[in-house]
Amino acid sequence: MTRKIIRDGQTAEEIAAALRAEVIVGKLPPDTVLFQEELAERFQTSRMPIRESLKILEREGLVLLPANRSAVVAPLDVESFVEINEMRAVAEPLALRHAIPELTNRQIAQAEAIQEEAERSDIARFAALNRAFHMTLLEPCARPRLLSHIASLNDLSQRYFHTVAVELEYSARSHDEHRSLIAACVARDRVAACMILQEHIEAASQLMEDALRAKRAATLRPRTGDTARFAR
Amino acid sequence: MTRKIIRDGQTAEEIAAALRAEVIVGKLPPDTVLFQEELAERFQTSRMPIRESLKILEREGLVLLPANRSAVVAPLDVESFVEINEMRAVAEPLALRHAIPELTNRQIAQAEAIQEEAERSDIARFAALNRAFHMTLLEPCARPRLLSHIASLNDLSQRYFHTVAVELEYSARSHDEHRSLIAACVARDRVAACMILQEHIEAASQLMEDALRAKRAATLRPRTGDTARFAR
DNA sequence: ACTTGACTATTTGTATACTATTATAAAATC
DNA sequence: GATTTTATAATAGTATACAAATAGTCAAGT
Repeated sequence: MTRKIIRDGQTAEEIAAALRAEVIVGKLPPDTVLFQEELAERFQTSRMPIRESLKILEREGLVLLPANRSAVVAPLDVESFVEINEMRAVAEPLALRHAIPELTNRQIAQAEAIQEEAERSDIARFAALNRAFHMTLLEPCARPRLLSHIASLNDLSQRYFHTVAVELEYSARSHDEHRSLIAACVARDRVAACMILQEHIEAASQLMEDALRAKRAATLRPRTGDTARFAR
Repeated sequence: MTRKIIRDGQTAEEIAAALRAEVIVGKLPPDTVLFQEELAERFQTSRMPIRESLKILEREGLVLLPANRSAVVAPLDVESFVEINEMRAVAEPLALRHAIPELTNRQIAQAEAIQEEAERSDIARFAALNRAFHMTLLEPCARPRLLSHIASLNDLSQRYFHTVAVELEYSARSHDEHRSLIAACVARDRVAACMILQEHIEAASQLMEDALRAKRAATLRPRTGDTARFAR
């Protein structure tokens, strides 16, 4: 039976989504080289849709696309993490400010449900649920550009969760802050909610930043320059 | 003489830059349909680089790219303008906060020179110089993602200048605010500078918003529904 | 007369073939 | 033996050809 060309709507957007997910959860670690031909075979398509999807991911900051060279998964450096979360810390409160008056009880309940599930999940699921929690509360702001910007930043931020095990302090504190954020939303208290959200992002960012620096210090010390190379 | 294929590095990025400039200054007005083949002929290339450049512009919000249909220049609606400037009003102060300690006297002088030129320019040049002024003061913050985000927002915002003649009130006020911003930079006063910048963006936004609404009201009233169609 | 359906033309999306560029390795020269 | 040059292989970039999808038009039926 000659295989009918299925062409299952494997548009570039879908390929980008698949790759995005893998980069976010660390299945494709930083500095992984992505050959167009390799990906084309994997997704059963030609290199053209692959090129477009790589362009999309480049624009989002998930891969680097040097001219005439293979794409590589973007590195996870501390400076980027700080920058990304500084941007979240101003963008998300802006969205929340406009979202709160539009928030329905239904939507708050949904955020609460997500939060409850997050509290009984492991770190891998927690990262995704954390993102969902934030987006649920912000969506009613009805600002498509702002929302897609925030979603993009959350994707970038999420990558770092999977590199450092910070469950201990991180998630416990995060849970508390999410709960007070929900309370402020229930009360429809804009200024309180925005402040909580901003401080939540800044606090989480600080904790993660410390963990990243500690990890980098730890992986740099143990062996001296030469032998450290073999780690990779 | 058979024309040697020049292939003058007409990379997609360059085509995107050319189209971007035309969209920003209104040479390509909203709702203009962009046929890939037409553009390919104009830029003496194939449709492939064109496709990529359109993707870039779509991501920036300058064109819409509906599936299986021709690209169109993005509309200029008031809601988008408001959203874009809300985002600028939080992103630019963030950049400025980090830029101020790094600002050299040289860079401040450059911003001042740009401002002086802007004050003796017409509206068309003013828009571009306005953008340059902002970017000059923000660049030293050394945050590539944030800067490219802001640059993108400024491009989007700039489009609206060319649709409404608001020179009168707008530019006079803008000049005053730019000058006090420079003064705050000279004094290296972070909080004052950030506040001035934020209020400057918000005030400019409000003025433009009013002008846009007034214009829309004016172009909608004169004739009733049916005959108004012919205007377009 | 208006709606519905098929057919055609136009345009986007994808694949394959071809070109140019870059990196690697081998060879030659200093 | 080290360094520079050159050749070759691998990979990205581009063009052309082909397939799929959409919109517009004309005809037929109600």
